[in-house]
Amino acid sequence: MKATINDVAKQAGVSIKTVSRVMNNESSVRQLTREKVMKAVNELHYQPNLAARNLAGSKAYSIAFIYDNPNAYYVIDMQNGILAACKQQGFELIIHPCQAKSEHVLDEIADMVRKSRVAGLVLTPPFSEMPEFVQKIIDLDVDVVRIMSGDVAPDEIAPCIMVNDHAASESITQHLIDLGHKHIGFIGGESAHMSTVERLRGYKKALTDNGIIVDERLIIDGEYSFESGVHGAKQLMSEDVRPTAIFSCNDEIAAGSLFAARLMGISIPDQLSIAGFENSPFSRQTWPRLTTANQPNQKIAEDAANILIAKSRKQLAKNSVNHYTPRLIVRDSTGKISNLN
Amino acid sequence: MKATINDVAKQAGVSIKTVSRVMNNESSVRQLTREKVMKAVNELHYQPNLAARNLAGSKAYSIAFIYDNPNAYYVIDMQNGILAACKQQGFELIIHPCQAKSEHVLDEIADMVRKSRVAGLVLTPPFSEMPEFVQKIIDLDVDVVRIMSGDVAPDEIAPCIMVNDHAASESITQHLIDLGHKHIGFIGGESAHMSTVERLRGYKKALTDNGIIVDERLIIDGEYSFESGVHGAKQLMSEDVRPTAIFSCNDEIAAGSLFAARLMGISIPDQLSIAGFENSPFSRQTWPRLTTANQPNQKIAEDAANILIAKSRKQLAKNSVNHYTPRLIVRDSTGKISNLN
DNA sequence: AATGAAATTGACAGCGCTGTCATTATCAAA
DNA sequence: TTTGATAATGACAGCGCTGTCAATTTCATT
Repeated sequence: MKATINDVAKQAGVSIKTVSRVMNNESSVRQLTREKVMKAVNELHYQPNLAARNLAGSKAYSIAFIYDNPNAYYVIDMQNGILAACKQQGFELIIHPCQAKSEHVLDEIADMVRKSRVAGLVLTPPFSEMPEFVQKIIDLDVDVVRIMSGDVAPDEIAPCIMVNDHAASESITQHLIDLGHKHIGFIGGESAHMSTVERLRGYKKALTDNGIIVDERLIIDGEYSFESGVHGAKQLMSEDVRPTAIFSCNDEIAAGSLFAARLMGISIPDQLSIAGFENSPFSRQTWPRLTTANQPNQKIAEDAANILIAKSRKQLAKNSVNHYTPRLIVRDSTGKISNLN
Repeated sequence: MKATINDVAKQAGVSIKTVSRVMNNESSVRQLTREKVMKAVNELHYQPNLAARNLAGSKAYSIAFIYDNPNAYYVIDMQNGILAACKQQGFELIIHPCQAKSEHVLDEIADMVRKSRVAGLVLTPPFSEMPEFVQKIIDLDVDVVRIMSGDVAPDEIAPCIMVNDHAASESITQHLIDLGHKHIGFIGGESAHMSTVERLRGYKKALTDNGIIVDERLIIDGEYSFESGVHGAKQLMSEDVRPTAIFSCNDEIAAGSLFAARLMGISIPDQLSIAGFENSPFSRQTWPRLTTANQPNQKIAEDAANILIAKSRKQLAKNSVNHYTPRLIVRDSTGKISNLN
């Protein structure tokens, strides 16, 4: 049924080794031979067997995606990005959701690596931001790419993709300030995530640069969830100094803030501006639509996978560092400060 | 570095075949021997290599998930369900998003099956509902489970998981009727999806059973998207006979309907009741929260994977058929008909 | 204690491919 | 035309496991 390398070799009148060379795009195969082989490959619908390649070769053909993230849009975007890179290169994707808090995470990952040879792991926050954890993974003798928040890579132990949340957050806050807001609330995600720290930093920077004093009462610790947005907004709106704008650390929190505002009969954006972060599909599905910052997760993930693939082919000299800065997208949930307040 | 079956055999003082037997839970291994082997396995952190198993054995250890669905929540739920089954049984998940409309789908799937030995495919709509397509896949000599809409399996060519959209839709519509609504709009998803057809059927059944005449002007063709909900609701609310309630074919459409209602200054549920379908996370994240029907996607997917696993172990006599009926969840987007209308 | 059937174990080939190394073909330069 | 270097190809082992089948052990019966 399924054609093997032997069938192709026979049909093309060459040795299996030559077929192998063609399939792996190795040089030193004469053009004529290559064509003969490709003809047979096409006729037989030959597709090299991954298991056999994995077993026989020293190269790997899979990439693992490690995450602990309840955000479906994020996960799907990342998957699709990795998949795009994989498809081009004949790689396979192994998805590995896990609990950052579990004590077994490392064991689980180690088991996975023992079970399937893997070209490398795509590490997302919070894993990517735990230096000792990353080091332990590397000690497992696997390659790794870290996707993390920040403008400068923290160390050289692995290639990084840095997302400049600081700058993006600054531009969101600046946008709010430009609209006339002076009392701007901030609802954070998990403080263990660097993205929260960085976004808070950008928020403070913008305020300070504009001569606005940071009011700690307007800064709420939260987590990256809808519910957290609901609570955060309720809390902020019951402060003595009510903010006229809220910067929510991601779109889900923002949606929650929106929800809470509705409950309290506050109209958006007339009485309160709300901004999110991430540009996930549902920032377009709230009413009003959310002002946010676009984080190109799919591109980032594709990048990450390509780095791993290049590395496994020894085409990567040193640990590269790529940079992304989310861009402000103004929609309807933010507006000029009105005299209703 | 990584322990192989040889290392374990040596350490346990048995042959590799015996180790293999233990790892595969075969009978006819003495208890004492089994313990010796397991001791070595644990000491060496031995994990059988998947590639080698795939290559050597006649069994497969992967399940492929085939889908064409923009709904991130749906996909994640399904993945997690399959993954749960896989984890228990040492299987691996291969995700395969693809375009139902593309002419290459079948080739792509065929290539995937040639490349990785697979225990079977989990087919979701629309693939699962295309009989000729399913047959072609089966002709590829792969096992298949179909997850589809309906109360009776259409044929015997493969095991099915039937989701009774008809009954669920009927109970949603009945709920609306019980609240006093007589003009109930319906916004469908893609009409190529059986779920749309079945939900429409349930809707009509409930109306008819309650002596309400079906008004075709209140039935809008759409697709499973937020935008479609926006358009559909706008259209419905500009009819001569304005509906007092809208049954949207899924939560995204419902969210869109909600959005459109806001734009038009219609308050929910006072002036208009809106119901969704699926109970995706964001039915809880709109304002007001959506009345919907809970579709247990994760359970369904786990089921599907387990069927495939059982089948690949010849533990399944005939093609099984499982049934699920989504259950009504009443939240805040539906209410008694008011005299505002 | 001898017997035979059943339970338990092991030797060995081979899954489909790649890596290594040896062999052969090719071609410019002498 | 011969030579030598280089390009192109092939033979063969072996990756880590399972399937087959044969060898050995066990144990209830005689």
